Amino acid sequence: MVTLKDVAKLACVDVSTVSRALNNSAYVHPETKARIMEAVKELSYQPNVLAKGLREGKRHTIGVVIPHLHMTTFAEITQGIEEEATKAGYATLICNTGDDPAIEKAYLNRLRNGFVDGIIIAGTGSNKKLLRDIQVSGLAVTQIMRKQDPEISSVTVGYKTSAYEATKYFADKGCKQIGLINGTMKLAPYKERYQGYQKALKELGLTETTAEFDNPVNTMNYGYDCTMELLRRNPQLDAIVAAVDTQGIGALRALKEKNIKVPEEVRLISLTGQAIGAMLETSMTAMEIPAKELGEKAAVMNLEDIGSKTKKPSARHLVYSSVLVERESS
Amino acid sequence: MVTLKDVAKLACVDVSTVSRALNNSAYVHPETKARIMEAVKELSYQPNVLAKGLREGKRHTIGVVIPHLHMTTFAEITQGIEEEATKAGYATLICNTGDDPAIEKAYLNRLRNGFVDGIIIAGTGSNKKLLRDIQVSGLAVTQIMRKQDPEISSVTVGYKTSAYEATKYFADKGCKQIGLINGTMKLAPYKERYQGYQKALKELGLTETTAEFDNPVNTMNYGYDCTMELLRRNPQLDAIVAAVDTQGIGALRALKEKNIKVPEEVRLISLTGQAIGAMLETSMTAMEIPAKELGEKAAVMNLEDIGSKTKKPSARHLVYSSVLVERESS
DNA sequence: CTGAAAGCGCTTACAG
DNA sequence: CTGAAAGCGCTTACAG
Repeated sequence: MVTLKDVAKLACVDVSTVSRALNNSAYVHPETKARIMEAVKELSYQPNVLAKGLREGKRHTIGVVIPHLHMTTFAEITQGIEEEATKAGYATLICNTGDDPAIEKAYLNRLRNGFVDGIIIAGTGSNKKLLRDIQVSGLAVTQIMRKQDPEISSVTVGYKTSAYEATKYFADKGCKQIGLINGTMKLAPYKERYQGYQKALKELGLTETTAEFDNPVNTMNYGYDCTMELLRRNPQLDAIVAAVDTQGIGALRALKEKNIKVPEEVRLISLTGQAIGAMLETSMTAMEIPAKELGEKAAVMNLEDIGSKTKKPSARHLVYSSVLVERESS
Repeated sequence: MVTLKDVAKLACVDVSTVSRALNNSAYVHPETKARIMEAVKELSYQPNVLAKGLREGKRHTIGVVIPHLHMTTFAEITQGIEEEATKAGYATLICNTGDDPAIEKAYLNRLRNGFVDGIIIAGTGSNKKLLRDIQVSGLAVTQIMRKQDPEISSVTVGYKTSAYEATKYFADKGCKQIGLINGTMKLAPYKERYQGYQKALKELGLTETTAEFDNPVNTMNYGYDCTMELLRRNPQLDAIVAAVDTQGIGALRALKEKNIKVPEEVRLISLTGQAIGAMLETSMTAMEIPAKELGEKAAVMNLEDIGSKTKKPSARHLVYSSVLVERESS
């Protein structure tokens, strides 16, 4: 491995001068600098990020703690985070928790030790104290998609509004029996969606039909099972609001197996629309969210906090709104 | 930040003794050890991975270089990698290249500098020399899904066989005009699939209909566009072999828009089946691959190479076979 | 403008 | 069984 020392030797200067030249941290005589740069090129020297990190107390790495990567909006969010992080010279460390508090705890404990400078998390909500400790200890923490703790900055979507609007939208179409496929109320987004749904129903004078099982919530099978449950609870069902796209895909499958026509007999909307909605056989109406942008913004906020001097920057909360995109399913 | 020094002071021993106790690297008197452990607990000390890494010349991190995370098999593969890596105490660094050789190059250059101990890559094939250099320099390199370089270990799928079998399968069903949605031949998997398809057609005495555009290849839109192209080139088409699931989803959409019944008029199969196939409205027949397991195996191989003394371990190539799962689309 | 020294937090021969 | 010292590769006051 080529080190600063090798470069210094070849350029006949001290390592400190090489360091200064490379970091532009102080004036170095142009001729000296040129000689150093030549040596760097000749040896194809690359600074050791570890040593640099140790010395500077920085890792140039952001940890991303999410429930699940495959077939969820988190894959797209993660790409957004990675893009921004890379721009700033930061690497992205991935941690899939499967929404298991114990796994999440283990990851957080690992991350806090000099593994990363900041953490972006879509958490289970079961490690609030640990997360606050981490923030207090000086790491930048940003919540994404799930605002479980108001004391910690977040980038989320207006879930309540989106569920409210979706329900109203169906009522406008004449639906009277509107069902909701939701997730565990322990997670803020699901709770808020439920509130929006309920608020709309109340205003409309309609009664609720909901289905919600245990984790994992972000899956097609979950949507399938919940749809079957909704139909059992309310055979008159004429509309389904699904929290996420994957649930919606499962719902379409379940409805097809039951020989129920979409949208003629049952209308369907997803509250977390992504690209796939447009490409389904029955394309899916959705409240679309800019997932990648959410990731980018979260990264930017996190990087800001990493850069700031104050130990615990005041929490900022960014809420995106979703946009109705009508397709065949409604 | 709590350091070894703090623990040593509290336990009234030297830092070296604390280090030995914590790493079980030498005998430490049980009483001393107990005292140390108590101090560790009291201060909730956590070793600094950076310093440890610098000293040991290890990062305990694996870099994962893939084209795209969202809606591809790589999300699942990445989860498999992460799981195995975590078991071994390794973290996982994500790099999305978008199959752009320049971005890939930039990432590889960053990774080689002490950023990681090993790299698992689904590469573009355009940075072969760099990748070999990296391997020679002592990093463990493992190819996943795409075996672009026979000198570097790989975990892949028998793409040729899978395309061959899929084509034969359709012929057995009486299809005569079997089309292929493929990707760029620069990528090994697409090339091999084409070879398998051709071989089968030759044996069957059938003629080919293929569609293939430029990148990005792993998308639904790509499948949609290719299907339209196939239908234009061959209106008699009675079967479509799609390289990956997302292409298949796009194909189903295109066929629906053209009012072509699946499987009555055109049959469809995906060569890289994952969970979503079962949940589509017209569930998709596929040659299923154990994506997560591929990721796990690649991680295990990479970790083995990281652990081995030899600088450049001899290349091993693991080839998974895919399994036909019949569903409604065929 | 540049060198010499100290130090980031750890591990590992080397003594004893 | 344990301490003291050296060193991983870097950066940054401190002199001059």
